[in-house]
Amino acid sequence: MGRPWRNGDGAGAEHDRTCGTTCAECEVRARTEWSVLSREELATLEPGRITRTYLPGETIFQEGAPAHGVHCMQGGMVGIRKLDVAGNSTLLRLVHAGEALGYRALLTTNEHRTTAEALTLSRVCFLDGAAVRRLLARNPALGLRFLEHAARDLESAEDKVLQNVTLSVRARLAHLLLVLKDRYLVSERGESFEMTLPLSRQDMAAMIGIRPESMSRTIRQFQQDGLAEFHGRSVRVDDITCLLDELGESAEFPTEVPH
Amino acid sequence: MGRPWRNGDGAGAEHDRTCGTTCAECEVRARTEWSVLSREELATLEPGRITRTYLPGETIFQEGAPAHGVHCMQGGMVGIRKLDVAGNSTLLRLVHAGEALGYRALLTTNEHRTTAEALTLSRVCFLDGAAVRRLLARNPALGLRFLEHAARDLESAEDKVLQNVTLSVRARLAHLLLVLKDRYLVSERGESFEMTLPLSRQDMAAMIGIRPESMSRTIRQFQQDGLAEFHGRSVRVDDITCLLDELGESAEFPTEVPH
DNA sequence: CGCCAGGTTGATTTCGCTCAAGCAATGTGG
DNA sequence: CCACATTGCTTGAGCGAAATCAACCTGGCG
Repeated sequence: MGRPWRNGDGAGAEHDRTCGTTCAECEVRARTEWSVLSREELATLEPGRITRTYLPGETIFQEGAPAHGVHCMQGGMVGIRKLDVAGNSTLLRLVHAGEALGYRALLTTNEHRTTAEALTLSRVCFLDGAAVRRLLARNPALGLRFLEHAARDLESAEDKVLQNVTLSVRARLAHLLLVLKDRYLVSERGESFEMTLPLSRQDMAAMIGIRPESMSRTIRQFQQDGLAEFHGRSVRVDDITCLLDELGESAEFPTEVPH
Repeated sequence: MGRPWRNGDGAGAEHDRTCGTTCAECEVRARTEWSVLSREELATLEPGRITRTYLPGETIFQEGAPAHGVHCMQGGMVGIRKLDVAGNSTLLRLVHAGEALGYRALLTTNEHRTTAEALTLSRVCFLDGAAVRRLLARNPALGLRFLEHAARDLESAEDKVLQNVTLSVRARLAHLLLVLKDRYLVSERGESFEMTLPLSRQDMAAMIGIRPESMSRTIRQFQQDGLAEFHGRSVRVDDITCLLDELGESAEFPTEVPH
C-alpha cells in the first residue's frame, strides 16, 4: 500500500497525508473547479465534506440514484459507465485526480444518469449539494468553471458518437491507444513509444463499444501487422505514424473523380 | 412565405413582425437562457445583436470556424452536424426556437467543433461574445442556465453513444420515431398516432448513424411488420406499444438461469 | 426536354457478434 | 499442499446485420 495515488497521472504528488485535510489545503485544488473560490468560500464546503477511499471495482454512485452532492477526485482513476436494459455496458470516460464527478445530476434531474466505478484505488471527496449550490448562486466564476468542464465533456461525447458511427474497430483502437498515450506514456523516442495501459481488455473494449473477443482479435491483428506489441498491459509502438494512418484508412477520400 | 416559423413547434407564436425587435421584446425570450436577465442586462446585448434569416441548407457556422458569439434561435429548425475526414456526417441533434446555438465554443476553444445548418427556414439572432461574457461574469444565474443546457446536451449525447453501440438499427429507428413524436405529433388517439417528420430520409439516417439505404430498408420492414405506415413525410403508427417493444427486443434479458 | 438530387431496390461482401471451448493466473477451502 | 472454482483473456467456427456497389425510378427545376 505504499503510494497508492501514483497511477500514471504524472503528477504523483498525492500521498496518504492528504487524508482528512481541508479543501483549502488539498493538493489537487489548483486543478479543480474550486480553485476560483476564496478561503471563506472554501470553508463553507467543509461541513458537508466526506473523504473516502474506494477499492478497484467499488461503485461511487449508481445510475438512477439521487444525487446529494458533487464528488471530487483526489487521486486514482474512476470510470463512468452507462448500462442498458440487457446489462450491456459502455465505458463513457475516465476521470482522474482534480476532476469533478457527478456534478451534472446536481444541475438537472437530481438523479445520476451514469454509474461511477473506481478502476484503481481512489480517494474521492464528497461535497454537499446545498453548499455547492449556494456558492454557484453567489460566485459566477464557479459556474463558469463547471460550464467549461461540461463543454469539454460534451465535446468528447460528440466525438465518440462520430467515431463509433464512422470508424472501423481497427481505427477506434488506434485512436484509443493514441489518446491513452497522452496520459500513460512511459517512454518515447522518435517515432516509437511505450506505455502502460490503465485498463483491462474488457474495459478497453467497453471504451470503444466492442466485445472483448473483438478486442483480442484486433490486438492480435495489430501485432501481426507490426503496428504494436502488447505484453499484458504494456504496449510498444514502433512507428506512431502507422497508428495515425489507421485513423483515416477505413474511410479515405472518395477519390473525387470529376464527372 | 406566409408563416414560415410554424414548423411543428406547437407554439406557433413567431411571426415576421419579430423582425428587428429587441431581445427584451423577443417572443421566445421566456424559453431562453436570457430569461434570467434584467432589462438593463438585456440592453447590453443589443449593440452586438444581428438577426438573420437562413434558408434550408444554409450553414450558420462551420466546424473549425472561430466563434465570435452565441446564436439564439427565434424560429425554425437547425441541425448540428459533425463531419469526419472522409466527408461522412452525423446529425448530432436538432435545435428549435428558444434554444441557444454555438454557446460551447465561447467557453472552450473559441472554435466551433460542429457545423450548424438550417434544416427549415430559420430566424436566428447572433449575440456578440464579449457582451455575453461580460454578463456571464456578473450574473451567476446566466451561467447556470447555460450549464443546465450543457448538462442536458451531454446527457443526450451519452445516451446516443450507448444507443449506437447496443441497439440494432430497428430499435434505433423506433426510438427516433418516439422521440420525434413528442414534438411533431399531428394527432393521437389511444394507442395510435400520426406525425409529420421534420427530416429527409438521409437526415434521419444521419441521426441514428446509418446509411440512407439501410433507412429505406428498415422503413420497409416496419411497414411489412405493420409497425408503421410511411407516406412521404407522414407516418401513422397503429399501436405504439409495438414500437416500444422494438426498443428492448434486440437485447433482451440474458435468461438469468441460476447455476 | 434533360438534368439532378433524393429515394428505393437488389446483389454481394464484410465486419463484428454470438456461441463455444480452452487456458493461465488467482483465490479458496479442506 | 492439493482439488476446485472463478475470472480475465484468447481462439475458433459460423452467422447475420448492415455496408457497399450498382442500377433505376421519381419529381422538381432550369
